[in-house]
Formats: sequence, C-alpha cells, structure tokens
Amino acid sequence: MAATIKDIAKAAGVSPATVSRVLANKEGFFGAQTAVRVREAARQLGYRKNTAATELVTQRSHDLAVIVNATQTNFANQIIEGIQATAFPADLNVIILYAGDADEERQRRALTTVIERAVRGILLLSVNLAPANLALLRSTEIPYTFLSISMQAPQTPAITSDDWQVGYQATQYLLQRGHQRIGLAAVDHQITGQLRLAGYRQALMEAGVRPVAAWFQAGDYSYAAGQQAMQAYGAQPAVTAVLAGSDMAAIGVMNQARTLGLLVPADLSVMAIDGTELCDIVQPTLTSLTQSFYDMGVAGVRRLLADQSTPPRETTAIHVVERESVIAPRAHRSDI
Amino acid sequence: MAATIKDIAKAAGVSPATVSRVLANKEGFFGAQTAVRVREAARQLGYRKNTAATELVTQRSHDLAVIVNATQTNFANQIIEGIQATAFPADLNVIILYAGDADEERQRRALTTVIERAVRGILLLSVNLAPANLALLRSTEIPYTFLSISMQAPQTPAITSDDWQVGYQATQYLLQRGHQRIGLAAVDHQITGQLRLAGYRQALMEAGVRPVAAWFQAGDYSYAAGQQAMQAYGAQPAVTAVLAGSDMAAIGVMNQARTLGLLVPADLSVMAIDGTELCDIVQPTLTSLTQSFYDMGVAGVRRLLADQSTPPRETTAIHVVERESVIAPRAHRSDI
DNA sequence: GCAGGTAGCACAAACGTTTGCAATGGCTTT
DNA sequence: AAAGCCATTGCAAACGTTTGTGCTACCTGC
Repeated sequence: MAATIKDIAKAAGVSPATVSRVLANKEGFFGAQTAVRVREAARQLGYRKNTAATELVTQRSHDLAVIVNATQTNFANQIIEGIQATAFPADLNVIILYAGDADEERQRRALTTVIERAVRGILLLSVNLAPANLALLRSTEIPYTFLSISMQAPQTPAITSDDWQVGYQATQYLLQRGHQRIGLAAVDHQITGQLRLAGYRQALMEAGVRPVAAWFQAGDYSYAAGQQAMQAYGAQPAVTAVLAGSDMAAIGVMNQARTLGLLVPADLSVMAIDGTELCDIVQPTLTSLTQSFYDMGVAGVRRLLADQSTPPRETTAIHVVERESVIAPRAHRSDI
Repeated sequence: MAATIKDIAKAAGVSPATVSRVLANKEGFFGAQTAVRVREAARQLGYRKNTAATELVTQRSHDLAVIVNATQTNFANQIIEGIQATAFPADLNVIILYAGDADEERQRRALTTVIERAVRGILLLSVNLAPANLALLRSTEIPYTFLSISMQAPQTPAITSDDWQVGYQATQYLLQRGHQRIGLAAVDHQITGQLRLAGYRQALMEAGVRPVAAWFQAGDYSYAAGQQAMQAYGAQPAVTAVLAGSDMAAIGVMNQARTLGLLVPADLSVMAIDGTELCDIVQPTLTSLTQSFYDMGVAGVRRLLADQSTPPRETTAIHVVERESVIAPRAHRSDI
C-alpha cells in the first residue's frame, strides 16, 4: 500500500539506489534533473520513509530517549526544553517515556523499549532505578546519563546540582538573614538528600550552630511531605526558618504553617529548593535556591553526543533567588 | 557485536526460525527442552531483540505516540497517566514527543518522526496543529485523535470536555451562589474558547442577565493572561466573580486581584476551569469546574484501538468542585 | 502393517532501505 | 588517439527478524 523507494524508482525511471541517494541528499551522487524527477515522483506517490528499514541497515538510530518518572516533578519540562534545544540541531529526535518511580516493572518496560530500539542515548530524568534495571541498562552499549538525581552506585554518570552546595548555600543564606534555628524538610535518605543534609549541617557548624535532630524532617520532596514536616515542627516551632526539599514541599510547609496559625514569613521563613515557576505564583512568593534545570538538559545531550571520556559526574550552577518568603527572624527585626 | 538470533541459533544448535518462535512464545511450535536451550543461550549472549528488524517484517509497530505542546499544560500528566494505564495492558508502548504549540517546524518534525515510524496511533495533547501539519497527518493511514482541545475543522476526531457545558455549568454555579455580574477570563478565540463563551452567555441569558462585553477578557489560558484580564477589570471591578479559562489563569487573576488590593473571595470570587492539583495548593483553594483528564487519556487509547467507527467527537465528564475561592457576593451576604 | 496424523524443526523468502563496487559515457589531458 | 578522470547511475548484498511451507520421524488406530 504505502509507496516504497522501488515504486518511486519505477515511476522516475531510475534505480532504487539513486532514489535513496536523492532522498538522502547525498550531494554529488546524482544529476540535477534526475533529482527533480525523483522528488516529484516521491511527492506524487505520497512517499513516507520507513524508519525501521533505515535503522536496520544503518544500524544507527536518530532517537534520543528520555525516561521520566511518573510522579511529576514539575521541573521536568525545563530539563526537557534544554534537551530538545540541544538535540534538535544535532538532528536527534527526542522521545520521552514515562516510567513509574516506584513501579519496577514499568521501569523495566520503558527501558527495554528504548534498548531494543537501539536509541542513541538514554537520559534518565530524576528516576531512581531499581538495581535490576540499572544492571539492565549497564549491560547495553547505549550511553546513558542520570539527570537531576544520581544513583548511589558511584560510577553511574549523572548531571545534577552539587547537592552538598545546595544544602550549604541555602543554609548560609538563611544564616546570613539572621536565622540560627533552621529546619530542613522533605529531603530523602538517598544520596541527594544525604548530601543536602551534609551541606546544611556544615553551614550550621561553621556558623557555630549545633544542629538539632528534630530540625531535620525527612520526606520525599512532595507537597504532603512538606505538610507533614511542618506538622512535626508544630504551632510553636523551634525553628525560625525552614528549608524545603522542593518547591512543592515548600508550599506544603507554607500551607500547613497557615493551618497552624503561623504567618509566612512573619512567624516563619520558608525557602524552597528548585526555583520553578511555582515560586512566583504562590503567595507569598517563595525565596528559593534555584537549580539550572535547562542547563542540565543541555549538558545531558552534550555528554551523550561527546564521548564518554568526560568525567562521570558533572554539576550545573545554582543560585539563590530572593523573593518574599524569607525575612529576618523576629529577634533580629526592629519591629520588636 | 550485539547478538542476533542467528548467534543464538548456532549456540543452541537450532535454526533461527526456531529461536524466533521460542523467543516469541509461539506455543506449540517447539519442544520443551529446545526452548530451554534457546532461552539459556539467549541469556548467555545477552541477546536484545532488534525492534527495527521486527517492525520491518511484521509491518506493525507496538508504539503509540503522544504529541504534547511544549507550553506545559499542567494537566498533561493526568491525561498521560490515563493513556499509559490503558495502553499498557494492550501491549502498547507509549512514546511522547514535544512539539511547540507555536513552532510549526517543530510540530512537523515531531509528526514526521512518528509517521515514519509507522506508529499504531497518534494522540495530540492540547496541540493546535498548523493547517499544513494537519494535512500531513491526514495524508497517512495512521489513526489519530485530538485530546483536550479540538480543531476548527469539523471532521477531526477529538475527545474533549463539552466546552459549551463547561461554560454553561460553571456560570450556572456562580449564578446559583448569587453572582450576576460574572466575568469570563483568559479563554481563547479558538473553538474551545468560543464554546465556553457561548455556554457562559446562555447561562447568563437564562438567568435574565445581559452579558456586558467588558466582562469577557480573552486570553491564552496562561498565568499572564489571567493577570492581564484582572488588570483590565481593575481595582473596582464591575464583576463580582470571575471564571478563568484554566487553573493557571485563575491563579493569575487571584494574584493580580491581590495586587489591586482586592481580597479573594471576600471582594471577588474566582473560579477555575480544569481542577488540577494546583487548585488545592493555592491559597485560597480554588473552586473549579473540573475536567476528567485521566478519562480523556483512557478514551483516546480506546478509540485508537477500536475501529474508527465511533463518532469522531466524544466528551468526558465535568463537574464542579467547591473549594474556598467562591462565596456569595457582598450584596447577598448577611455581614453587610 | 499401513494410511493418516502430529510434533518438532529447518529452509528460504520477504520486509525497505543503504552503500560498496562496478559500469557507462563523455570529457580532458598529453 | 590513447589514457585517464569524473559525473552519474545500476547491481547486489546486507541489516535481523518473521512466517508459510515442507520435511522428517514418530505415533495412533484399525
């Protein structure tokens, strides 16, 4: 039914080989008027290239796969934008697959789909791969890189923020605004959370503040985790500021604080980690430690295109964006 | 390098045909111990199926393509969840492509990518296809369906909410709460916005209210569009309630209202169309006309799997979810 | 003891494309 | 005028898989 290169060859009175060369624009391999005839025939017949056939013979795909976890991290779009923008000029098509963060089976299926397609590279977008699936990924020759979060296993290539610095710099900023009793909420026990916690503690220590265990409320970066953390701090919180693991978590903290009768930032300062557009649309707007998600996407594609010679771990820039949710604690304010 | 079924055939001492049948589990075509030998050899060699070869010979893909516009509509995830949940049991892999809503070239590229891959079906997720691209899509034999928004062209299959009812029911709800002067903000001039506007006007008329032109502020469903609409209503708005085209737009309206010194809902009620999780995390929480996005995804896949015999247009359920952002207007309240 | 059936497997064609190699013919160079 | 070159094209193999057809050996039932 669908027209093939042979049909065009017949219609244009040339061989399939020539048709292939014309359609692929292999300059210098065909005459000008031949090209015209071929292209016209192709148009007439409504020819569509058969990617499967091409990939079979060339042994090479033009696809770059992005695997995203389903629990929608709201910064995924920014990373994907960066990926697209970089892949496009390199003549790569970006295809995105959703895998459950929790569901190992769905992860496996997404993975095998792209592996069997022999894509050019795989970008894993804040997905925590089950060990078996990581092994599966490693067993192929397809280059891959984790984005935004890295795996525990040391040699897995990843492009992330420097999470230790994330914890450190955010905490430093809060200290600098006069806070001492600072909470850290809704970061997990994986490597990302551990590093942020370590940076946070270091910043406190350097400022001569002994971190108290209750200031740290672990969680999974979700809105609910933020709520729970705030609930744990209570209506008379020991802390004057809370650093939340994500924008969503920060909003959870804020809303729960309000429920407890606390005003943000008058009674409690809140700072978010991520800095997506959510920070701007929420009231009060959220001061954040902002990550360069777009750059992560760009760097991810670059790395897949370049050779794997680059060091496996790479970080992108972070910076503090001041908005409304952080002010000096009561004790430091003149209005007391 | 990569092992093929021929390698397995050699290793297991059978023909490639048998290997293929074993690996495809074509029951009754091979002996039990043969199967064991083949599978073991495949495991040993780290065999990965070559999808390109399979698709070439079977002339059939197991992929279902979803094309999403880049301007991230925050309900896309829900639709995709519905798609995944339905596609998974049908043994379909879901691959997602981003196309710009504005960028015709990116649209075309996403489209040709999936067309040349001969996917089983194409789901277009709130994307407004340029006419040339719609023609391209139509020129293939691949079934497709628009989701969430439909095209002007009458015969394009689509699964959406009944947008007339969206406008009608939301307005009715506001009327019922005592509002008369009701604004409609940030819906576009395309078919979706037109229908909502028509439903809105009908509801007003039935209640004996003559809609005033200035009550309607068109826009593109974005946060900024919401802000602009509210700016147009001004600090002494003629309306007592605003129905916004999306959750994001509603938040834009609310924030701008606050900037103008208006309290929501005390001074102005705001109602959102969509009802995503944003409505719950914002302060005050947003009363919404909620769409069944998950169901849209489900219905979309069903339609592609079933034959095209079903009517081209199909709608999913809508309902009002009451939250905090709508109360009776001042004039109706006892506290005046 | 034989016709007919069946289980298990191999052969080979086919899918649509790319590409190394060879062939052709015209032109330039000496 | 022979030799060489270049532009243009065709031939045919190859990519890895699926599947219709045919073959062999064994079994069943009479």
